[in-house]
Formats: sequence, C-alpha cells, structure tokens
Amino acid sequence: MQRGGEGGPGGGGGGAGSGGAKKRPTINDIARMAGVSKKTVSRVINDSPLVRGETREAVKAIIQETGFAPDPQARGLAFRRAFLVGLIYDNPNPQHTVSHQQGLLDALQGSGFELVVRPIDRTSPRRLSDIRSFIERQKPFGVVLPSPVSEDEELVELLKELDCRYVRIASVPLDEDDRMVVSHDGEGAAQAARHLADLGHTRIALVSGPPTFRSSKERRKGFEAGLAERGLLLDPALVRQAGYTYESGVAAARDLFALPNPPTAVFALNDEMAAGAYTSAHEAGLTIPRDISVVGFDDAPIASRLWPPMTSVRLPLRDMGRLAGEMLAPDLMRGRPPSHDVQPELIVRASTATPR
Amino acid sequence: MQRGGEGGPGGGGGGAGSGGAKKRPTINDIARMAGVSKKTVSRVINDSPLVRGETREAVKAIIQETGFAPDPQARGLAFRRAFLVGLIYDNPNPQHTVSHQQGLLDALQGSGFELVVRPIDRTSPRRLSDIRSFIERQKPFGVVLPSPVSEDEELVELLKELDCRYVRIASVPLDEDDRMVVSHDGEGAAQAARHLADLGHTRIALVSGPPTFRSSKERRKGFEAGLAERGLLLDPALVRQAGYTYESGVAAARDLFALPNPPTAVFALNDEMAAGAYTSAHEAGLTIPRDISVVGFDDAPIASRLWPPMTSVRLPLRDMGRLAGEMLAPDLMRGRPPSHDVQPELIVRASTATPR
DNA sequence: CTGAAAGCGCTTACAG
DNA sequence: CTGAAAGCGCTTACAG
Repeated sequence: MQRGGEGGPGGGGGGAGSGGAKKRPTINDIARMAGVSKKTVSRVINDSPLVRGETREAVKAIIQETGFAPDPQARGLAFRRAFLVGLIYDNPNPQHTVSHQQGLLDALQGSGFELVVRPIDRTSPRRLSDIRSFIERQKPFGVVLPSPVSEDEELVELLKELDCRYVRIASVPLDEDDRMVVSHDGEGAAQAARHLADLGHTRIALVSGPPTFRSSKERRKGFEAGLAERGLLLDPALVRQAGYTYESGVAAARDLFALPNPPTAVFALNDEMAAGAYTSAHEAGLTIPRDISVVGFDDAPIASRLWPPMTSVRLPLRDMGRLAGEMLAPDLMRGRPPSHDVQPELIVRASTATPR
Repeated sequence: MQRGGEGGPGGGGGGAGSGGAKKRPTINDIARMAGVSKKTVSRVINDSPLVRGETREAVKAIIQETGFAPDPQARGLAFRRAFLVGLIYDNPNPQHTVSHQQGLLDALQGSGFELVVRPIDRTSPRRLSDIRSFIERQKPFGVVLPSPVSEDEELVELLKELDCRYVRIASVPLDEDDRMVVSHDGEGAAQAARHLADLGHTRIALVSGPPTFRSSKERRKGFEAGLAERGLLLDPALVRQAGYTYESGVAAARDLFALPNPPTAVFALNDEMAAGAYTSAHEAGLTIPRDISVVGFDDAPIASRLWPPMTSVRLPLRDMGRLAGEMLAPDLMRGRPPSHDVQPELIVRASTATPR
C-alpha cells in the first residue's frame, strides 16, 4: 500500500474493495429526487415543523428508499457542534467506568451519536486545559461526568463557560435536576448499617474512602445515620481511613483485626476495600462470617465471586449511565425529563451473620 | 434555557459564559497573520514537505502564538475521513475491554484522534449492517478489533470492502503483520502446563472456553503441548467444556471434583472460570492448594484478590491496546512499524503446590 | 515551493 | 410552508 507525502487521515486502509463502491447519496441527491430544495430535505432530517405533511412524507419515502443518512461531519461543521457525546472519567475503579459506559451506550443506541471516552487525571493541573481543548476542538454535543469528576467544580465551571451541555452522576444532588443523576449512596450505607445492627452487631468498624470523595463522605454519613436509627454510635476507634483501593483495605482491616477488642463486623465503603478485609481476615485466621461480618459497597462482580459470597450495597451503575445518556440525548430532551434518581439496594449474601 | 423548534445538536448547553467567548482563530486568520495563503498553512498543519523551511517556521510561530488548532470536523469533511479511532468489541469479559481501551487511549494521547467505542453482538446478524453504517457515516480513521471480534472474518471482509484501516488483536496471527497484535496465548498456557507438571501433578484437569473462540482453542493447544514436553497427556475424562463465565466454571469444576478419581490440579482457560473453580472447591470442602491446585488465565484483578492468591497467566492487555493504537496512529505509520507481538507470563502465586 | 478556485455535505440567516 | 445564497473551516485538484 502506498501512502501520500502528507499526513492526516487521507489514504484508505484496506486497499481493497475500491471496485464496487457506489457513492452514497447526499442531501442534494435526495432533494433532486424529491423535487424539493435541499433546505426542505434538511428540515425533514431535523424534524422541523415547518414542512407540509405531504412534502415531508414524500421526502421521507425517498430517504427510506435510498438509505440516505446525513453526513455527521458535514452536519457537525454547519451546526458548529459534533454528534459526539463525551464520557469524562477518572475513576479509580475501572468497573464503574465500564458499567457507566455500557449504560450510556444503551441510551445512545440508534441516536446517531457516538460515544467518545476521555480519561483525565483529577490531580493534574493540566486537566482543565485538556478538557478545554477537547471541548473547543471537538465541540461535543454534551458530556457525562461520573464521580469523582462530577465533583470537580472547576471543571463544571469550565463547561459552563464553554457552553457545553453536561450531566453529572453523583451520590447527592450537586446541580440542577436536569443535569444530575443521583445515586443516594447514603441511603445504601444506611441499609448496611441497619442490617448489621439487626443482626446484633454493636462493635462495628468502618473502612472509609478518600476524604476528598463525596461518595465516601455520603456513605459514611448514611452509615452513621443508619446506626443511629438503631441506637448505635460509630466508635471512632473503629474507623480507618483508606483509599478505595484493595491494598488500602487490606492494611486498614489488618489494623482493625489486631485491636485488643476487635470489631465483630466491618463495613468497607467499596468492594475493593472489602475484598481487602477478606484477605486480612484470612491472614488473621478469622472466619467470615463466624468471626467477622463484612459488608462492601458497589456489588461489583468480585462481591459474588469471593468466598463466602459478600453482602454488598448494589449501585445500578449501568442504569445510571443510561439515565445520564437519556438526559443528554435529543429525543428525550423534548418532552418529559426522564427520572434522574436511582436507589441503591443491599444485597445480602453469606458474609454477614449474627456475632458469636 | 430555550430550545429552538428544530432538532440536531443546536442550542448551547450551559446558557452561561456566552459573554467573554472570544472566537477561536481559523486557518484564514493564521494565513492572514503569516502573510501566506491558507493552503500553505494547510501544508504546514499536515507536515507537507512542500513548504520552504523559513515559511514553515514563520507559520508555526503564528500557530504557537495564537494557539490555533485546526477544526477536526472541517478537516474530516474535506479529508472524507474523521479523526476518530473506533474500538469495536464484544467481550464477555469487561476487564479486557477496559484494559484494551486504556492502552489505546495511551497511544492516542495527544495525537488529535478521539476514541469512539462500539460494542457489538457477535451473534447478531445485524452486526454487519451496524458496522457498515458506522463506518460509512463516521468514516473513522481506523478501528481496533480485540478478540473475539478480531476472529470475525465476515466483519474483516466488510472493513476491507469499505476501505477502512484496522488492527486485529488475537492470540495468533490471523492477518498481515501490520494489521495484527498477537498475544501468543498458547505459549502462556504451555507455561501453566510446565508449572503444574514440574510440581508433580499428573491428574490435571482442563476447564475449557467456548469452542468458537480462537483463544480457547489456542490456550488448550498450548496447554497440551506444554504437558507433552513433560511427557504428560491430557486425559479427556478430565476435560470440561465451559463458556468463559464464572457460572460455567463453577459447574465444570463441581463436576470434576465429584469424580471418583478427581484431579489434583485444574487449569481454567480464564480467570472467571478459575474463580468458579475456587467456589466449587469451597463447596466440596477442598482446600486450595492442598487438595487441589488451580491456575487461571488473564491475571485479571480478581486473581490476586481471591484467597489464596491465584496463579494465573498474565496477558498484557493494556500493552496490547497501546500497540494496536500505535499501529494505527499516523505518526507511527511512517517509519518503523512498532513491534506487534506480546508475550504472556505465568504469575505464580499461592493456588498451586505439590500434590499430596 | 506557493496560491486562487472549487468543493466536502450540510445548515444558517434572509427572503418570499 | 419553501427556496436561493452564503457559509461552516478545512483540503483537493489544478495552475504556475
């Protein structure tokens, strides 16, 4: 295969099939065939009400016949806005990203929008200029911000300044209703607290996430509220600060299990850290749930694969992504706004039991 | 916020910031400022050799100063090819997708290309028309096909017909060198076989993947080859066909462990199924590795989180994605082709030991 | 080595 | 309700 002297995406890939490539129809072809102007075809494409029913049907028929589909590049250039939706994430847990992405794709299915993924480093000062150049250059139709990116107010301000539509996914409302998917993590954590209290636990430990994460704050707050409902108070001596990672969970639990008066139950604010608690329990010779009950948060795949299968708070990550997509997608933007709230649910498995 | 009567991505998002929005410079501005024609600016942008050094430097200086970046939509329209790279996947294991995606993004970083993700259903007859319309409409610069999509010859034929550049990621070479990233799964499986044989195992079971997956075939073949090197033969009575899922792994292992003369070791062709073997071992009251050694494949995060930590064949998924991206990215297309081979590596942990 | 013209396939004002 | 003109911001032939 030959390549030209210049760069850019010129020059085909396969080098094959250049034989029977019949050119695709353009808006001009459709206009000619329908005997109308291209502007009228454009109106039909864009569902403008300013077309007579008869004309509309005639044009639609031709579009059907020919299989015409407007060129997104050309449309984007004229609209000054691309048919792209961005997913801007910085999630320590890849599982969240996949699930959100799946949901978003569910929503975008057949909409003509493509999903562009943009990982960023929330700790990098360059993140703002990166996103600025992404938005200015690509002009995406909108972007979805899962947490913790959704909590980055500087970034959100930038999006507003750039006039870029967005939807934030977070544990609590941080913005106007039509820009939010809310997962109410606190309520999920409260369910975990009630579950442990109802089993009879009183010495309950908490392995917390990074204090900068809103989800961590909300989960902890909800957990304490749930305990309070049962007349229990979280003992500060049984709280360990960790970082949402497996390793930090191992360390935190190891520390807790070595206490002179160790807890009978531990709630880790995500499944990764809860898996770490499993490891520390094994190392300390503790049997789950006989010696120690463990509850996680997320209900990631690992929760049901550990032994014994782990009790965890399920977050409908895929639904959250789908909702975010529906809030952005144009069809759903006219008419009723979709529901933007989601409820966590405690999945009780075999890692929790009555304390000895 | 008001919205117009027509659809499409018109109408801004934030409604804010429309105040200080200074217009970005276009190629015309740069041309005027540099005192050259826009075509010359275009040549500089595209690294054409047909520009005098002096002129080039002058134009580059202006571009630097102004922070000019060419509009990808406009460029795409004129080039008849978008600045997008597609990732077309249908992976039963989301972990693969995330890792490949990360690697691809590593490679695309700063290239000006955006990554568009396109899940497909390999069993759906509509997959070909879906992809056709994606390619014809979006005109991506190229696409990456991880397995098992990479094994779909019909799809690959379609890409060739559409003149779409592609790179396939697979366990064995299926195409020309510059269209392939090869992971040599067979060699990894052979390492697993040698490891188990060297520990003294002779009754070794195999939990296989779906027969339609090339990776499954290659892993099995490599495993048998590795055993043969040590003078061992795979006993057909100890082979179970499963589906690369956790549940199928549970069922297959349960069956094996119930045998009158059960195996002392089991090799599962991926980590999901190996995790299933852990569960079945627990259910059967078998202790890993005392009663049964277990080896997985992939070295997914779960491998090191299970107890005991699992021996597994590591596939450098992220590197594979990065290599695929480098093979597509324009900078690397001129000059030396990047290496396109990758080697699996057995990570020995605590799930394998000498049989009793 | 450099440029003026035409065009990529759409949409936005502006008329009627 | 419909259309002719101009334009989105680039690149491709075609000249020189």
